[in-house]
Amino acid sequence: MQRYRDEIARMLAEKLPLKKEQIAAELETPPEPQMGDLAFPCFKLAKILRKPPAAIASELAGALDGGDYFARIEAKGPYINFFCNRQKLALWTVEAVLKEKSRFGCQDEGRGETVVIDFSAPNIAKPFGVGHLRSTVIGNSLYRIYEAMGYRCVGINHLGDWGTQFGKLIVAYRMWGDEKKLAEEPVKHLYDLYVRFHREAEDKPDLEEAARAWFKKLEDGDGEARLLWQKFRELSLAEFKRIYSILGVEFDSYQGESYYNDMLAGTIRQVEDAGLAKESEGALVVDLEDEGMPPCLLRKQDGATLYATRDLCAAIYRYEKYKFSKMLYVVGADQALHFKQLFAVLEKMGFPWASQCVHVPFGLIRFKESKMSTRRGTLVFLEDVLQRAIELAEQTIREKNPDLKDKETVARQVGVGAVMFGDLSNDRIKDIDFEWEKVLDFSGETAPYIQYSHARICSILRKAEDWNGYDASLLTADEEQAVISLLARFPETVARAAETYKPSVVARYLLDLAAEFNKFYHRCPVLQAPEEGIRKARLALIAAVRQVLVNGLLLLGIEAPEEM
RNA sequence: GCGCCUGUAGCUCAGGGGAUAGAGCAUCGGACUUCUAAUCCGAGUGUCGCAGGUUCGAUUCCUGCCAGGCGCGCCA
Repeated sequence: MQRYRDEIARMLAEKLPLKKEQIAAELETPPEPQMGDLAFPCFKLAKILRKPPAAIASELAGALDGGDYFARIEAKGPYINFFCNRQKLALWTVEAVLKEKSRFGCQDEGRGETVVIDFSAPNIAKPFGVGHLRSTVIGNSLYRIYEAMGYRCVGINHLGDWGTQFGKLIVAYRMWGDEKKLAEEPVKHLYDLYVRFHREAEDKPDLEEAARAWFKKLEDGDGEARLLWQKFRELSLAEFKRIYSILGVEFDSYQGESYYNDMLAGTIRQVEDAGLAKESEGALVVDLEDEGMPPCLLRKQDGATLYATRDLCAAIYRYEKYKFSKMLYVVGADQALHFKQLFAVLEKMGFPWASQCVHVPFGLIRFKESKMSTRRGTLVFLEDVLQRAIELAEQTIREKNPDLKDKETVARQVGVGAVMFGDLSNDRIKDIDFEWEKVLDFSGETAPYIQYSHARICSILRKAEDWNGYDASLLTADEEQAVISLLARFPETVARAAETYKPSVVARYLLDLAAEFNKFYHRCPVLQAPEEGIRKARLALIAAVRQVLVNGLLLLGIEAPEEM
């Protein structure tokens, strides 16, 4: 649809004292298809031209020649409505999709540039809960969306493999740990220890003290601390990788917090050299009062470092290594202040790239009773959620398509897709209330709905004979045009998702496309089309829909089975 | 107390400053000898939290208030 916008901008720019960009920015989509494909509102011109908007609209509409692009250009009240030439729109769109295939929707905006995406970052020694799913699937999707925009992407899993929680774990493990349990179910056992630590620490405050001391020992390279830490880390990471493979998520780097240990002293020195460090109550801080923020703590009284120190160090290291033009932190909205502080410190240190760092926040997952808490042990395990979704998908397949081969694979694709889509389909900033019945609902606005539409198309295409020599310009019926118009809008949808860092833009688009396809499917026979030309053209159309559904799902990290 | 975010149908949510505010779920009623009924068609509800402001025009932008969530030095 972009070429149509450009064409309108070109035509109007000749008649108006406006730049093409200004005109293009004003263009909108009419609320009803009968009102055309694109519209230009004339309200603002009224002031410039000192004439009523409706008069301007009808004058301009009469003076414009639609050429190949537009069949009609009509004024309706204060709007100029543009009706695309249906034959040409169908022809250009369907051909573009079928020619570009998996590249349709891709753009070259980011050629030669790198985007670093920091996402997932689970804490070692804590189970992978549904809370971590959000960062993982949103980050994974942004990775794919930015790749489609032509950027080179670097996905970094900034593992929470350092910090005071290891002091707690070491204390707990030394008191109540069990080597056999650790070997059998490492994350489960570590989780139990973590929960028990917090329960007991409620009336034994010296436990917290011991934990801080053990973390300090760890930072100072104590042998026993180091050995336990390494064991916890390895075992946990192995489990995380298993979950990532179920989700189909990959990273270019697993350099977590611990990776920066040896560089932290240097980072602190850099901050000191910049004249930003300040002693406060025994700790080292960067004062941010002039920014209206609380100070950023870089070193505790006992000399141990903090999260902010390691994030600061990591940011500098990553810029040196990747020379990114953008770095995205896909981290919960509850850490917004932390990132504002981090970016402010980078700015004060004089790094010009500080403004290229972006916190991409998302809302929390909540439960009816309270916020999910690792410490209290009220975590819902992601693996349980995935498992139940897969089981339900398998059961549904047995009911609806008992002859399907490789049911396990399809059940996994559908079940996992449903869970991922649930996290991606709404604006990421909103909190999500976790409800089993919603997660396990495969009807309506869900991934299975989109996947099902895709599978239906595949089914028709399998039964179709050769449709070479199709003529897409025959696709002028309302139902066909509604689908085509959406196909034409896919590239700009991807661009908008990238701009706003919102995979939900793509997810919503796919729901619209699937819905429009289903309407078409129920009203227009493909294989039994009234004549051969129409049949071939409709086959080409649904092949194009199939392609865009696959491309879009891929941007969300969701697979599209050919049968289900 | 201060800061950030959210507030749209019974529920969950879409809505790129514009033309009569839309989906899904749930409820009720239809459509499978016809390309997979995980689908489609039909039926109904809205002080777009409240009050001002900017604008030709505000659900959308600004301010204040109310409600909920989150955050505010040695956790991450």
